[in-house]
Amino acid sequence: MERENLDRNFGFILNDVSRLMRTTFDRRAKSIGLTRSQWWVLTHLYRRDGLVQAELAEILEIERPTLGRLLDRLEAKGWLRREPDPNDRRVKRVYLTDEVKPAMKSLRRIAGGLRQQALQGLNENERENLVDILIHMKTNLLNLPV
Amino acid sequence: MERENLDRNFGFILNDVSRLMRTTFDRRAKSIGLTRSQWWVLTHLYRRDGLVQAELAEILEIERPTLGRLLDRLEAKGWLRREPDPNDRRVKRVYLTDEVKPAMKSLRRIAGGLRQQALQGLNENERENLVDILIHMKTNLLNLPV
DNA sequence: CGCTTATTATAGCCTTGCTTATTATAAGCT
DNA sequence: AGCTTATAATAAGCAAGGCTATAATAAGCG
Repeated sequence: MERENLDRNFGFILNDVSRLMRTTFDRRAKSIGLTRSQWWVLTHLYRRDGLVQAELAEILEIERPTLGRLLDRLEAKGWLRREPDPNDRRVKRVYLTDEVKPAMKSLRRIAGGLRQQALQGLNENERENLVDILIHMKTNLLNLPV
Repeated sequence: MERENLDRNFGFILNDVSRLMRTTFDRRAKSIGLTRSQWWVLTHLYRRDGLVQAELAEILEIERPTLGRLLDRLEAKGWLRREPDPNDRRVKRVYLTDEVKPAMKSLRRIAGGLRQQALQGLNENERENLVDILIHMKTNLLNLPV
Protein backbone atom coordinates (compact mmCIF):
# COMPACT_ATOMS: atom_id res chain seq x y z
CA MET A 1 0.00 0.00 0.00
CA GLU A 2 2.49 2.55 1.25
CA ARG A 3 5.16 1.00 -0.92
CA GLU A 4 4.10 1.87 -4.44
CA ASN A 5 7.10 2.04 -6.69
CA LEU A 6 7.55 5.55 -7.98
CA ASP A 7 10.14 4.43 -10.51
CA ARG A 8 7.63 2.25 -12.29
CA ASN A 9 4.75 4.71 -12.21
CA PHE A 10 3.84 4.34 -15.84
CA GLY A 11 1.99 7.64 -15.97
CA PHE A 12 5.14 9.54 -15.33
CA ILE A 13 7.38 7.38 -17.46
CA LEU A 14 4.95 7.98 -20.28
CA ASN A 15 5.20 11.65 -19.58
CA ASP A 16 9.00 11.48 -19.52
CA VAL A 17 9.22 9.66 -22.82
CA SER A 18 6.73 12.00 -24.42
CA ARG A 19 8.64 15.03 -23.18
CA LEU A 20 12.00 13.64 -24.28
CA MET A 21 10.64 12.97 -27.75
CA ARG A 22 9.26 16.46 -28.01
CA THR A 23 12.31 18.29 -26.71
CA THR A 24 14.69 16.21 -28.82
CA PHE A 25 12.65 16.85 -31.93
CA ASP A 26 12.42 20.55 -31.18
CA ARG A 27 16.15 20.83 -30.60
CA ARG A 28 16.89 19.15 -33.93
CA ALA A 29 14.29 21.15 -35.83
CA LYS A 30 15.26 24.46 -34.31
CA SER A 31 17.48 25.52 -37.20
CA ILE A 32 14.50 25.10 -39.54
CA GLY A 33 12.47 27.30 -37.23
CA LEU A 34 9.68 24.85 -36.48
CA THR A 35 8.54 22.92 -33.43
CA ARG A 36 7.09 19.44 -33.35
CA SER A 37 3.56 20.74 -32.79
CA GLN A 38 3.90 23.08 -35.72
CA TRP A 39 5.25 20.30 -37.92
CA TRP A 40 2.27 18.14 -36.96
CA VAL A 41 -0.10 20.86 -38.12
CA LEU A 42 1.73 21.22 -41.41
CA THR A 43 1.75 17.45 -41.92
CA HIS A 44 -2.01 17.29 -41.75
CA LEU A 45 -2.46 20.25 -44.05
CA TYR A 46 -0.07 18.63 -46.48
CA ARG A 47 -2.54 15.79 -46.76
CA ARG A 48 -5.63 17.94 -46.80
CA ASP A 49 -5.06 21.54 -47.69
CA GLY A 50 -7.73 24.19 -47.23
CA LEU A 51 -9.24 22.85 -44.04
CA VAL A 52 -11.44 24.98 -41.84
CA GLN A 53 -9.76 25.81 -38.53
CA ALA A 54 -12.38 24.03 -36.46
CA GLU A 55 -12.02 20.85 -38.53
CA LEU A 56 -8.26 20.96 -38.25
CA ALA A 57 -8.43 21.39 -34.48
CA GLU A 58 -10.70 18.37 -34.27
CA ILE A 59 -8.38 16.23 -36.38
CA LEU A 60 -5.39 17.26 -34.28
CA GLU A 61 -7.38 16.75 -31.10
CA ILE A 62 -6.45 20.09 -29.63
CA GLU A 63 -8.64 22.99 -28.59
CA ARG A 64 -9.50 25.69 -31.05
CA PRO A 65 -7.67 28.48 -29.22
CA THR A 66 -4.56 26.31 -29.03
CA LEU A 67 -4.65 25.77 -32.76
CA GLY A 68 -5.37 29.45 -33.31
CA ARG A 69 -2.10 30.49 -31.76
CA LEU A 70 -0.15 27.77 -33.52
CA LEU A 71 -1.51 29.11 -36.79
CA ASP A 72 -0.64 32.68 -35.79
CA ARG A 73 3.02 31.70 -35.48
CA LEU A 74 3.04 29.58 -38.60
CA GLU A 75 1.38 32.34 -40.58
CA ALA A 76 3.76 34.95 -39.21
CA LYS A 77 6.67 32.85 -40.44
CA GLY A 78 5.09 32.45 -43.85
CA TRP A 79 4.46 28.71 -43.76
CA LEU A 80 0.75 29.07 -44.38
CA ARG A 81 -2.01 31.59 -44.96
CA ARG A 82 -5.58 31.90 -43.73
CA GLU A 83 -8.23 32.78 -46.28
CA PRO A 84 -11.87 33.66 -45.74
CA ASP A 85 -14.45 31.19 -46.97
CA PRO A 86 -16.66 32.75 -49.63
CA ASN A 87 -19.79 30.92 -48.46
CA ASP A 88 -19.51 31.38 -44.71
CA ARG A 89 -18.00 34.56 -43.42
CA ARG A 90 -17.30 33.09 -39.98
CA VAL A 91 -14.90 30.57 -41.49
CA LYS A 92 -11.23 30.80 -42.37
CA ARG A 93 -9.57 28.13 -44.44
CA VAL A 94 -5.91 27.30 -44.04
CA TYR A 95 -3.56 26.78 -46.98
CA LEU A 96 0.11 25.87 -47.05
CA THR A 97 2.48 28.16 -48.91
CA ASP A 98 4.98 26.86 -51.42
CA GLU A 99 8.03 27.42 -49.24
CA VAL A 100 6.87 24.66 -46.97
CA LYS A 101 7.78 21.65 -49.08
CA PRO A 102 11.55 21.49 -48.67
CA ALA A 103 11.21 22.09 -44.93
CA MET A 104 8.68 19.28 -44.66
CA LYS A 105 11.17 16.92 -46.20
CA SER A 106 13.82 17.76 -43.62
CA LEU A 107 11.32 17.47 -40.82
CA ARG A 108 10.12 14.11 -42.00
CA ARG A 109 13.71 12.95 -41.93
CA ILE A 110 14.15 14.29 -38.39
CA ALA A 111 10.96 12.58 -37.26
CA GLY A 112 11.94 9.30 -38.85
CA GLY A 113 15.41 9.38 -37.35
CA LEU A 114 14.09 10.13 -33.91
CA ARG A 115 11.48 7.41 -34.11
CA GLN A 116 14.16 4.95 -35.12
CA GLN A 117 16.41 5.99 -32.26
CA ALA A 118 13.66 5.89 -29.67
CA LEU A 119 12.63 2.37 -30.70
CA GLN A 120 16.13 1.01 -31.08
CA GLY A 121 16.52 -2.44 -29.62
CA LEU A 122 12.79 -3.22 -29.77
CA ASN A 123 11.70 -5.83 -32.27
CA GLU A 124 8.79 -5.52 -34.63
CA ASN A 125 6.56 -7.40 -32.26
CA GLU A 126 7.29 -5.14 -29.35
CA ARG A 127 6.73 -2.05 -31.47
CA GLU A 128 3.36 -3.25 -32.69
CA ASN A 129 2.45 -4.19 -29.16
CA LEU A 130 3.37 -0.80 -27.86
CA VAL A 131 1.17 0.98 -30.37
CA ASP A 132 -1.71 -1.40 -29.72
CA ILE A 133 -1.49 -0.86 -25.99
CA LEU A 134 -1.29 2.90 -26.38
CA ILE A 135 -4.34 2.93 -28.63
CA HIS A 136 -6.13 0.77 -26.10
CA MET A 137 -5.27 3.22 -23.33
CA LYS A 138 -6.30 6.18 -25.39
CA THR A 139 -9.66 4.57 -26.03
CA ASN A 140 -10.06 3.88 -22.32
CA LEU A 141 -9.32 7.50 -21.48
CA LEU A 142 -11.61 8.92 -24.13
CA ASN A 143 -14.47 6.73 -22.96
CA LEU A 144 -14.29 7.60 -19.30
CA PRO A 145 -17.64 8.26 -17.68
CA VAL A 146 -18.22 11.91 -16.77
CA MET B 1 7.64 5.81 -48.30
CA GLU B 2 5.05 8.50 -48.90
CA ARG B 3 2.45 6.35 -47.22
CA GLU B 4 3.45 6.45 -43.57
CA ASN B 5 0.41 5.91 -41.39
CA LEU B 6 -0.26 8.99 -39.32
CA ASP B 7 -2.79 7.16 -37.18
CA ARG B 8 -0.18 4.79 -35.88
CA ASN B 9 2.55 7.38 -35.33
CA PHE B 10 3.48 6.23 -31.86
CA GLY B 11 5.13 9.53 -30.93
CA PHE B 12 1.84 11.32 -31.18
CA ILE B 13 -0.24 8.58 -29.64
CA LEU B 14 2.16 8.67 -26.73
CA ASN B 15 1.63 12.39 -26.56
CA ASP B 16 -2.14 11.97 -26.68
CA VAL B 17 -2.21 9.42 -23.90
CA SER B 18 0.13 11.50 -21.78
CA ARG B 19 -2.02 14.58 -22.30
CA LEU B 20 -5.25 12.75 -21.56
CA MET B 21 -3.81 11.37 -18.34
CA ARG B 22 -2.67 14.80 -17.27
CA THR B 23 -5.84 16.66 -18.09
CA THR B 24 -8.04 14.00 -16.54
CA PHE B 25 -5.99 14.00 -13.37
CA ASP B 26 -6.02 17.78 -13.21
CA ARG B 27 -9.77 17.95 -13.71
CA ARG B 28 -10.33 15.50 -10.88
CA ALA B 29 -7.83 17.16 -8.55
CA LYS B 30 -9.05 20.66 -9.26
CA SER B 31 -11.26 20.88 -6.18
CA ILE B 32 -8.22 20.14 -4.02
CA GLY B 33 -6.37 22.91 -5.78
CA LEU B 34 -3.44 20.90 -7.08
CA THR B 35 -2.24 19.80 -10.50
CA ARG B 36 -0.58 16.54 -11.38
CA SER B 37 2.84 18.16 -11.64
CA GLN B 38 2.41 19.75 -8.25
CA TRP B 39 1.29 16.46 -6.75
CA TRP B 40 4.39 14.78 -8.18
CA VAL B 41 6.60 17.32 -6.44
CA LEU B 42 4.82 16.79 -3.14
CA THR B 43 5.04 13.02 -3.51
CA HIS B 44 8.80 13.17 -3.73
CA LEU B 45 9.11 15.53 -0.81
CA TYR B 46 6.88 13.26 1.19
CA ARG B 47 9.55 10.60 0.81
CA ARG B 48 12.48 12.89 1.32
CA ASP B 49 11.67 16.13 3.02
CA GLY B 50 14.13 19.00 3.17
CA LEU B 51 15.67 18.55 -0.26
CA VAL B 52 17.71 21.27 -1.90
CA GLN B 53 15.92 22.71 -4.94
CA ALA B 54 18.62 21.63 -7.35
CA GLU B 55 18.50 18.05 -6.06
CA LEU B 56 14.74 17.98 -6.31
CA ALA B 57 14.81 19.26 -9.88
CA GLU B 58 17.27 16.54 -10.78
CA ILE B 59 15.13 13.82 -9.22
CA LEU B 60 12.05 15.10 -11.02
CA GLU B 61 14.03 15.49 -14.24
CA ILE B 62 12.82 19.00 -14.89
CA GLU B 63 14.78 22.21 -15.25
CA ARG B 64 15.53 24.31 -12.23
CA PRO B 65 13.48 27.31 -13.35
CA THR B 66 10.53 25.04 -14.04
CA LEU B 67 10.73 23.64 -10.53
CA GLY B 68 11.22 27.12 -9.11
CA ARG B 69 7.87 28.25 -10.42
CA LEU B 70 6.13 25.08 -9.34
CA LEU B 71 7.44 25.74 -5.85
CA ASP B 72 6.30 29.36 -6.00
CA ARG B 73 2.74 28.23 -6.55
CA LEU B 74 2.90 25.47 -3.96
CA GLU B 75 4.41 27.81 -1.41
CA ALA B 76 1.81 30.49 -2.14
CA LYS B 77 -0.91 27.97 -1.40
CA GLY B 78 0.76 26.91 1.83
CA TRP B 79 1.63 23.33 0.86
CA LEU B 80 5.33 23.81 1.54
CA ARG B 81 7.91 26.31 2.67
CA ARG B 82 11.43 27.15 1.54
CA GLU B 83 14.05 27.62 4.22
CA PRO B 84 17.62 28.85 3.88
CA ASP B 85 20.37 26.33 4.51
CA PRO B 86 22.53 27.39 7.46
CA ASN B 87 25.74 26.07 5.90
CA ASP B 88 25.38 27.36 2.36
CA ARG B 89 23.66 30.64 1.82
CA ARG B 90 22.99 29.93 -1.86
CA VAL B 91 20.78 27.01 -0.95
CA LYS B 92 17.12 26.79 -0.05
CA ARG B 93 15.68 23.60 1.37
CA VAL B 94 12.07 22.63 0.78
CA TYR B 95 9.81 21.30 3.54
CA LEU B 96 6.22 20.14 3.41
CA THR B 97 3.74 21.76 5.74
CA ASP B 98 1.37 19.74 7.90
CA GLU B 99 -1.76 20.57 5.91
CA VAL B 100 -0.44 18.48 3.07
CA LYS B 101 -1.13 15.03 4.40
CA PRO B 102 -4.87 14.70 3.99
CA ALA B 103 -4.64 16.18 0.50
CA MET B 104 -1.95 13.67 -0.42
CA LYS B 105 -4.24 10.86 0.53
CA SER B 106 -6.99 12.11 -1.79
CA LEU B 107 -4.53 12.63 -4.58
CA ARG B 108 -3.11 9.17 -4.23
CA ARG B 109 -6.61 7.83 -4.57
CA ILE B 110 -7.20 9.91 -7.67
CA ALA B 111 -3.93 8.74 -9.19
CA GLY B 112 -4.69 5.10 -8.40
CA GLY B 113 -8.17 5.33 -9.85
CA LEU B 114 -6.96 6.94 -13.02
CA ARG B 115 -4.17 4.41 -13.46
CA GLN B 116 -6.68 1.63 -13.06
CA GLN B 117 -9.03 3.16 -15.60
CA ALA B 118 -6.32 3.85 -18.13
CA LEU B 119 -5.04 0.28 -17.97
CA GLN B 120 -8.45 -1.37 -17.94
CA GLY B 121 -8.62 -4.39 -20.18
CA LEU B 122 -4.85 -4.95 -20.18
CA ASN B 123 -3.58 -7.99 -18.35
CA GLU B 124 -0.65 -8.07 -15.96
CA ASN B 125 1.66 -9.20 -18.70
CA GLU B 126 0.76 -6.36 -21.01
CA ARG B 127 1.14 -3.82 -18.22
CA GLU B 128 4.58 -5.05 -17.29
CA ASN B 129 5.53 -5.08 -20.93
CA LEU B 130 4.38 -1.54 -21.41
CA VAL B 131 6.47 -0.26 -18.52
CA ASP B 132 9.50 -2.24 -19.70
CA ILE B 133 9.20 -0.84 -23.20
CA LEU B 134 8.76 2.70 -21.93
CA ILE B 135 11.82 2.40 -19.71
CA HIS B 136 13.74 1.02 -22.66
CA MET B 137 12.70 3.99 -24.79
CA LYS B 138 13.54 6.45 -22.09
CA THR B 139 17.00 4.96 -21.80
CA ASN B 140 17.43 5.19 -25.56
CA LEU B 141 16.44 8.85 -25.55
CA LEU B 142 18.63 9.76 -22.61
CA ASN B 143 21.63 8.11 -24.23
CA LEU B 144 21.38 9.82 -27.57
CA PRO B 145 24.65 11.11 -28.92
CA VAL B 146 24.90 14.90 -28.92
C1' DC C 1 45.05 36.29 0.10
C1' DG C 2 42.78 37.26 -4.25
C1' DC C 3 41.21 35.80 -8.72
C1' DT C 4 38.76 32.49 -11.44
C1' DT C 5 35.46 29.02 -11.85
C1' DA C 6 31.37 26.56 -10.37
C1' DT C 7 26.90 26.36 -8.32
C1' DT C 8 22.17 27.88 -6.47
C1' DA C 9 18.29 30.18 -7.24
C1' DT C 10 15.65 33.39 -9.86
C1' DA C 11 14.04 36.55 -13.65
C1' DG C 12 12.45 36.90 -18.26
C1' DC C 13 10.98 35.23 -22.58
C1' DC C 14 8.92 31.56 -25.77
C1' DT C 15 5.77 27.63 -26.73
C1' DT C 16 1.79 24.85 -26.12
C1' DG C 17 -1.75 23.03 -23.50
C1' DC C 18 -6.25 24.18 -21.03
C1' DT C 19 -10.61 27.25 -19.73
C1' DT C 20 -13.81 30.80 -20.11
C1' DA C 21 -15.62 34.81 -22.40
C1' DT C 22 -16.54 37.67 -26.54
C1' DT C 23 -17.63 38.88 -31.28
C1' DA C 24 -19.40 37.95 -35.69
C1' DT C 25 -22.15 35.30 -38.41
C1' DA C 26 -25.45 31.41 -39.68
C1' DA C 27 -29.32 28.68 -39.08
C1' DG C 28 -33.74 27.55 -37.32
C1' DC C 29 -38.21 28.54 -35.66
C1' DT C 30 -42.49 31.19 -34.82
C1' DA D 1 -39.28 39.23 -40.76
C1' DG D 2 -37.48 38.86 -36.19
C1' DC D 3 -35.84 36.30 -32.24
C1' DT D 4 -33.25 32.56 -30.39
C1' DT D 5 -29.80 29.26 -30.66
C1' DA D 6 -25.59 27.41 -32.55
C1' DT D 7 -21.04 27.85 -34.48
C1' DA D 8 -16.24 29.94 -35.97
C1' DA D 9 -12.61 32.35 -34.52
C1' DT D 10 -10.23 35.03 -31.21
C1' DA D 11 -8.95 37.23 -26.70
C1' DA D 12 -7.39 36.76 -22.04
C1' DG D 13 -5.60 34.33 -18.28
C1' DC D 14 -3.27 30.26 -16.06
C1' DA D 15 0.03 26.25 -15.84
C1' DA D 16 4.14 23.93 -16.99
C1' DG D 17 7.71 22.81 -20.10
C1' DG D 18 12.00 24.77 -22.28
C1' DC D 19 16.19 28.18 -22.71
C1' DT D 20 19.35 32.02 -21.58
C1' DA D 21 21.03 35.43 -18.47
C1' DT D 22 22.05 37.30 -13.83
C1' DA D 23 23.09 37.87 -8.87
C1' DA D 24 24.86 35.87 -4.84
C1' DT D 25 27.77 32.78 -2.86
C1' DA D 26 31.25 28.82 -2.59
C1' DA D 27 35.17 26.48 -3.84
C1' DG D 28 39.60 25.92 -5.89
C1' DC D 29 44.02 27.43 -7.03
C1' DG D 30 48.21 30.32 -7.95
